Amino acid sequence: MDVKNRITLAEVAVAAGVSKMTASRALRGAGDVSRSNIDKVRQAARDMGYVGNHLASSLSGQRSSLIGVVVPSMANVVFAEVLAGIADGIEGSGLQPVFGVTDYDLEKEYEVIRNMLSWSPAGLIVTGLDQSHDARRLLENANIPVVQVMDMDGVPVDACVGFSHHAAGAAMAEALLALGRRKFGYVGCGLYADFRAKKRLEGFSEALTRAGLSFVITRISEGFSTVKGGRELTSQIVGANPDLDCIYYSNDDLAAGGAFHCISAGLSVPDELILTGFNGLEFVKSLPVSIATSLTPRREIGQAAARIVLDSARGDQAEPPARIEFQPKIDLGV
Amino acid sequence: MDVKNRITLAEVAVAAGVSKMTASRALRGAGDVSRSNIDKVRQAARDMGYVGNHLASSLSGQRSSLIGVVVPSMANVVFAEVLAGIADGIEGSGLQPVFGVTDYDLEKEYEVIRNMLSWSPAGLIVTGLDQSHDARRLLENANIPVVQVMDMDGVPVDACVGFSHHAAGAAMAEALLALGRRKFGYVGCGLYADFRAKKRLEGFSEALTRAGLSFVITRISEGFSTVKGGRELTSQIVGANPDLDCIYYSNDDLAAGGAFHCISAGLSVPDELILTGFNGLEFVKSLPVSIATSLTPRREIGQAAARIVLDSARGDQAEPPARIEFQPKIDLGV
DNA sequence: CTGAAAGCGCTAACAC
DNA sequence: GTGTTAGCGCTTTCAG
Repeated sequence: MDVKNRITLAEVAVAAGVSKMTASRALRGAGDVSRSNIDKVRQAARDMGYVGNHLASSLSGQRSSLIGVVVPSMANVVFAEVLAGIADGIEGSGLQPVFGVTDYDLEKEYEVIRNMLSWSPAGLIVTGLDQSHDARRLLENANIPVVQVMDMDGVPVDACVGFSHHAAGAAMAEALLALGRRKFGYVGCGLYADFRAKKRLEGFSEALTRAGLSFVITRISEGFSTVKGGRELTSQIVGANPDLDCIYYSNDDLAAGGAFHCISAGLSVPDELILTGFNGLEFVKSLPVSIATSLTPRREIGQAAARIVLDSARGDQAEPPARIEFQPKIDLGV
Repeated sequence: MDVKNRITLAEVAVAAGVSKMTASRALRGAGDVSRSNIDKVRQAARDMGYVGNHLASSLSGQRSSLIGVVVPSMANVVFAEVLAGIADGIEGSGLQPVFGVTDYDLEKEYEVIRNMLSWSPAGLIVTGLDQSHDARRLLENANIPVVQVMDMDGVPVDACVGFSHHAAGAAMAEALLALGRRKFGYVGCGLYADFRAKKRLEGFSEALTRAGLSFVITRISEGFSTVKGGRELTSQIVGANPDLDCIYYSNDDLAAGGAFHCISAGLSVPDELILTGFNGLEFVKSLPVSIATSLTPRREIGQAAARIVLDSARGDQAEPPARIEFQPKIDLGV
């Protein structure tokens, strides 16, 4: 069953005593084929272990059943969960997801998108709204459904599924202000490339400004977001600013690191110090101290995006681009 | 730049004033083409925004530059990291990863593999050694490099990259016995489908037997492995068996849940009770109490697997199947 | 070094 | 209902 010398449709057709076309139709359930021929063909295919060749059918049919997915990182559960949602969403549709990782690099992102396009995918799901100019042009001209996910702050190329990071940051700030917190610290990382974390920070920061406040200290590390990094940075800023009463982290991993520091250092969380992450990862609810977070529906976003691709692949007429906005739920952890 | 009416090689060739063939060779850097023609073609391609059609080239060239990856779950960082490693490993090779999720379901796995095969991928990377009989036959007859990853306990179809879960379980048991622990509990989940967790448990259990011991209690939950589940199960078994001095968990997530329970319950870890996970996820080193774990090189395994596929795609002669065994490092967390 | 012919395996479009 | 004829866009031959 090599790429070469593997069973082809023609062979199945011969075995079933029909033409290639009838075999093709029988196998796909397309057009009208007599009951008896359908059975004969299917039986022959099964007996011979026929596998079919998506390459050929896609090329011939002018559309492939590949769906391209572009994410910044695979090592981050958040995007893995989006992929999981996409896998859910296309289940049973016959679509296959191809993925590309950009490492938060706009050049790489361009290349990845270009590469995906060369497979004539049925659709593309891309993380975020902030691509390079060239990449965006690629998407605009692709003439296939493009769904940008995980962000709503900006202008999508086509469809869009996600939530506003800016609003999420602001909402969290307001919730914390309402709890009476006044001395805020910020711990983040890699903002140079993570546009969404940057938007959250801006939203949060602006809300503070509106309340006549600002961050007492902000500490942004290079490199990836890790629990370890969160722990270290927290130790540093708490050491330097013992009067902080709230820390906003760019995500839950960092915040968990903060929680671990506080537990070890004997700081009372959330009484003295509220720790605030982002995403609502699974482990958050089980931490020994409660931290605040914004619950984001990663899996649902993946599912919705996949469904949009499926729908527009079916429907021939161009509907207005879908726009599905989720509302992250604030969980103060109390 | 639709699937239809998008620039084709023929058009680029015309624009460059050469034949399709010369254009093809120039673009791929294959065969000998004059310097001037190379430049002309490349320039034309760039100007026209030529993207190429992998479907056509793969079909024609009898080999695609797709690489299939089959994982049990995307929601588990472990497999996401394997994917990340694969993405690393194929970087710059022009290969594109297609993934399929099996949800630990053998039927689904069969379907996913079948589906992948229909893309004539350059190779297949499959999680684990324990496929269904039919799936295994599919792999054996595929005549492409097949790399099974994350397990070495069993007979691979072809190449194999991973480590022995059985040995890892046994090694951990011995290390814990050497620390003087005698009353062991086990907390796991979903063993019905997670062959690798089962192998670890067996290895651990046999080592206990050799020492004349056995688990005081084992508690296996249905469903997925979560921090929350680990916390609850730990609470239960510690409540029922206050004299336990060590708990073996099927992975770090559950163990972290156990750690959180102990912190909240005021149990001294690791003095009174050693908690032992598996994988060495990033957060483990930052927990407020130290837990033991086995460090597994997920990313490296993905990279190695990708490289094997790349190598056998290049080399025409069939080398003996690669077999790369890693040795999980025990980290007692002290 | 370059090009023309002949497919890769399948399906759309049209016959019958 | 079924078969025939043409390709899909590229690369592999093989001839210059």
